[in-house]
Amino acid sequence: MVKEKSEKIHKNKILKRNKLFDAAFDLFLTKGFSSTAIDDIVKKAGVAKGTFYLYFKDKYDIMDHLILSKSSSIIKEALQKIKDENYDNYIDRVIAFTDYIVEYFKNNKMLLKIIHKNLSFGLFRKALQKPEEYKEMKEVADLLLSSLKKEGFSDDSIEKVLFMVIELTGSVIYSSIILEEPDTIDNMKPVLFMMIKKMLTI
Amino acid sequence: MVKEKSEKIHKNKILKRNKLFDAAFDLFLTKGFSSTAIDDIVKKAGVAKGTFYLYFKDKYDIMDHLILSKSSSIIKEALQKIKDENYDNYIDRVIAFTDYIVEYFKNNKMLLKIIHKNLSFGLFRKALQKPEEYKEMKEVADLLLSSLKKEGFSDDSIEKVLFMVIELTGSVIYSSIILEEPDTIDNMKPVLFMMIKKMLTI
Amino acid sequence: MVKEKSEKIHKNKILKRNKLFDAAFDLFLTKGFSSTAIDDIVKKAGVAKGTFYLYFKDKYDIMDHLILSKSSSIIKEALQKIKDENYDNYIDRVIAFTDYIVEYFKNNKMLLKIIHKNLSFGLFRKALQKPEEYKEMKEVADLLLSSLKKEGFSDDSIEKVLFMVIELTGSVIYSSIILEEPDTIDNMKPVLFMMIKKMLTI
Amino acid sequence: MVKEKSEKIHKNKILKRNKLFDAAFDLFLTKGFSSTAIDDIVKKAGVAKGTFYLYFKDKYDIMDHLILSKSSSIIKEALQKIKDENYDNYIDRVIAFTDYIVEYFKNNKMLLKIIHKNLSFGLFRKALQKPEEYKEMKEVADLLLSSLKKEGFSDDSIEKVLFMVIELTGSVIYSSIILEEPDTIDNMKPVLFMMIKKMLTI
DNA sequence: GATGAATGAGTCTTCATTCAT
DNA sequence: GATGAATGAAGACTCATTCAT
Repeated sequence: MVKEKSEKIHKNKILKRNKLFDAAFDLFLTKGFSSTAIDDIVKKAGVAKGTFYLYFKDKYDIMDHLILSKSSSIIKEALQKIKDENYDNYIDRVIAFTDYIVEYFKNNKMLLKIIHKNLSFGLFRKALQKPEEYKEMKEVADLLLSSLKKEGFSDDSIEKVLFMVIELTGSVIYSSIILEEPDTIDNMKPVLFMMIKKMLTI
Repeated sequence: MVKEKSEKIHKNKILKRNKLFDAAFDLFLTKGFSSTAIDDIVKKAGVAKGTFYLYFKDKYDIMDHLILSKSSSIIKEALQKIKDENYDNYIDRVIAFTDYIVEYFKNNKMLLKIIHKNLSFGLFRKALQKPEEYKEMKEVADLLLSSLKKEGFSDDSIEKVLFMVIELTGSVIYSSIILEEPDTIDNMKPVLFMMIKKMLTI
Repeated sequence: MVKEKSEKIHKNKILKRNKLFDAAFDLFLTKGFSSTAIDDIVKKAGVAKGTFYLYFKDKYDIMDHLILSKSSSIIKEALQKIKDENYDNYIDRVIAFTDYIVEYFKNNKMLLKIIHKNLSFGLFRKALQKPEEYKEMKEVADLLLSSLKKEGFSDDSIEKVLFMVIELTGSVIYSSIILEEPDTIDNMKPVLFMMIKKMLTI
Repeated sequence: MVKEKSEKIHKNKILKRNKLFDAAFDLFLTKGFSSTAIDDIVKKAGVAKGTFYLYFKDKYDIMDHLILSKSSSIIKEALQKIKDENYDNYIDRVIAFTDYIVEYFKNNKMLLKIIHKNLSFGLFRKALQKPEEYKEMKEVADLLLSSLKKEGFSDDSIEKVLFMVIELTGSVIYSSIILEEPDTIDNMKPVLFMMIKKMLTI
C-alpha cells in the first residue's frame, strides 16, 4: 500500500518535471531563451512558480538539461544510422555521421539556434561524465578515439584532434545554417568534409 | 577664433566618448558584460547618465564598438609582427600570425572572455565592411586570400577554407585558454598548428 | 479548512488592491495624476513595486478604475436621493439629480479636478458595458431614456439628447467650479437648469 | 544703418519663431502632443535646443499659442462666411456659423484631436483678452451677445447662455467626429442644431 | 542672440526568488 | 510536496532644462 502510494507520487513528480521540461523546450524554441521567463514556463506547464525551483536550480539549469537531452537523442539517431550501413573506412563513417547531424539541423533551425554554440565538445565532455545516462555519446566517442589510434595518431593528440573536428563542425553548422555565413550549408559541406578528411588523416 | 572654439568642443566630445569607452572596457573586463550596468559605466566615467546615450545607442552598441576596436588593434599588432620577419612559406606566416594572437590572449584572458565567441569570422566580416576604418583587417584578409589562391585552392573554396581556419582557431583559443578544455593552450598549440597546416595545404 | 485558507488569501489580495487604490486616489487628489509616480503609490500603500503590477496594468489602468468607481458611487448616492423624494414631473427629477451632483462636486473640487472632463457621457457608456457592476448607472440611464420616450422624443434622438445634457452639465460643472468661468457655479445653476429644462422639453 | 540692422534682426527673430511654430504644429498633428519632444521640434525647425526657450516658455506655451492661432483663423473664416449670406434671423445665422466650424473639423480631424477639448469657451475668453490681436473673435462675440440681448435674455444670463452653447457644440464636435460617440457627426447635427435653437430661444 | 553638449532626476517595467500557507 | 502572492533590487531609457561658449 505504502509502496504503491510512493510510486504514484514518484510518477507524479517525473510527470511534473517533464511538463516543465517540455514547456521550456517549446518556449525556448519559439521565443528564445532570454525572452522566456520562468513565469512563461510554469504557466505553460500548468504548475506553480515555486514548483519550478523544486526541480531545477534556475533557467540555465533547465536549459543545460535540455541541450544535453536533445543533443544526446540526435547523436543516438546518427549513431544508429552509421551502424546500419557499411563503410570502407572510418573517415567515411565519420563523415556520414557528421552528414546526418548536418541534415538534422538543416531541418531544425530553431533547435540549432538555442543549442547555439553549445553544440560543441563541452557538451560531449559533460555527457561523458555520466556514461550510463548518455551511453550513445560514450559509444561514439570510443569508436572515434579507437579509430584515430588505429590510424596512427599519438595518444596525446587523439583527443585534441577529435576536439577540433567537433568544434569546427559545430561552428560551420551554426554559422552556415543560421547566418548562411560564409555560404549556405550545402555549399559548405564539400569543403567541410574535405577539411575533416585532412584533419583525420595522418 | 571660431575654429579654436569648435575644435576645443570637438576634442572634449572625443574625450568624453573615450572616457565612456575606457570605463566600459574596464568594467566588462572585471565584472563581465551582463553584470555591468549603464549606471556603473557612467559613474566610472564621471559623466551623467544621459551623456551615455549621447554617444552610444545602448550597452550592446558600446560593446560592439569595443570588440571591433580591440580586435582590430590586436590584428594590427600581429600584422606588424609578421611583416617584420621573413618566412619560407605562407603557411609559416599564417602560423606565426596565429601564434601572436594566441600569445596575446594567453596574457589577456579577461579580454578573451568578453570577446568570447565573437572572436570569429563574423567579426572579420564586419570589419571588412568598413575597409577604410579597419584597413589592417583588410590587409590580412587580402594576404591570406591571395596566398590560398596561389597554393591552388579553387576560387570557390578559398573563402570557406579561411572561414574554417579562423573559426577553428577561435574555438581552440577560447576553449583552451579559458576552460583549459580539452587541454591547456600550450599543449593544444602543436596540434592546432598541425591542423592549420593540413587545412591550408592542398 | 482549505476554504478558510483560500478565503484568507483572497481577502488579503483584495486588501492589497484596495490599499493601492486608496493610496493612488489620495495622491492623484493631492499631487495630481501626472505628478504621481508608481513609486509614490506603492510607498504610500506599503507594498512592493512589483505588487502594483500584480493588480494593475499601469498608472492609467488604476486611474480608469478610480474614476469609474468614484463616479459610480456618486451617481448611486444621487439616485438614492431622487428616489426618496416625490417630483411633479421627470424634468424636476432630472434637475434634482443634477443638483445633487453639482453640490457634491462643489464640496469635492479635487476629485472633480482629477475626474476632469472624464465626467462625461463616455464614462456613462463604459459603465453601461458592465451593467452588473455598475447597476446604478444602468438604472439612471433607463429612467431617463424611458422618460424622454414618454415625453415624445423620437427613438432616434433620445440618446443624443441625453448625451448633450450630460456633456453640457459636465462642462458647466467643471468650468464653473474649478475655474469659476464664466461665473461661479451658484450663479450658473439657474441658467443651467433652465437650459436642461428647454433641452428636455419637446 | 542701425535701424536697418535691428530690423533685419527682428525679422530674423520672427522667422525663427515661425519656424518653431510650424514645426511644432506639424509634429503635434502627426505624432500627437505628448509624443512630441522639444528635441523633435527644434530638429524640424532647424534651430538649436536653447533657441526654443528663447521664444517659448515650454511645450505647453507653444501649444497654447498654436491653439489660439488656429482657432482664431477658423473663426475668421466662419465669420466671413456668415457675413456673405443673408439669414432670416440670428439663430439661423448662429447655426450657419456652427455648421461651418463643424464641417471644417470634419475635414481636419487631426487638428481637432490636438485642440481637443480646448475648443471651448476658455479659448474664447483668452482671445477676447487681446481684442486687437484676435479681432474676429471679438466681432463674433459682440454679434452674438447683442442678438441675445435683442431676443430678450437678461443681461445676467447672456454670457452664460453663450458659454453653454459653445461648450455643448465643442463637446459634440469632438466626441462625434473623433469617437463617433454617441453617433456620427452627420447624425448628431440635426439634434445639435435643434438644441441650439431651443437654448437660444427665450 | 544662438548654440547644443551635458545633465540627472525621474519613470516605468521586469523577473528571479522566497516563503507563508 | 505544491502553491502563487509578494517581493524589491535591478535595469534601461527619456527629456525638459541649463549654461558655458
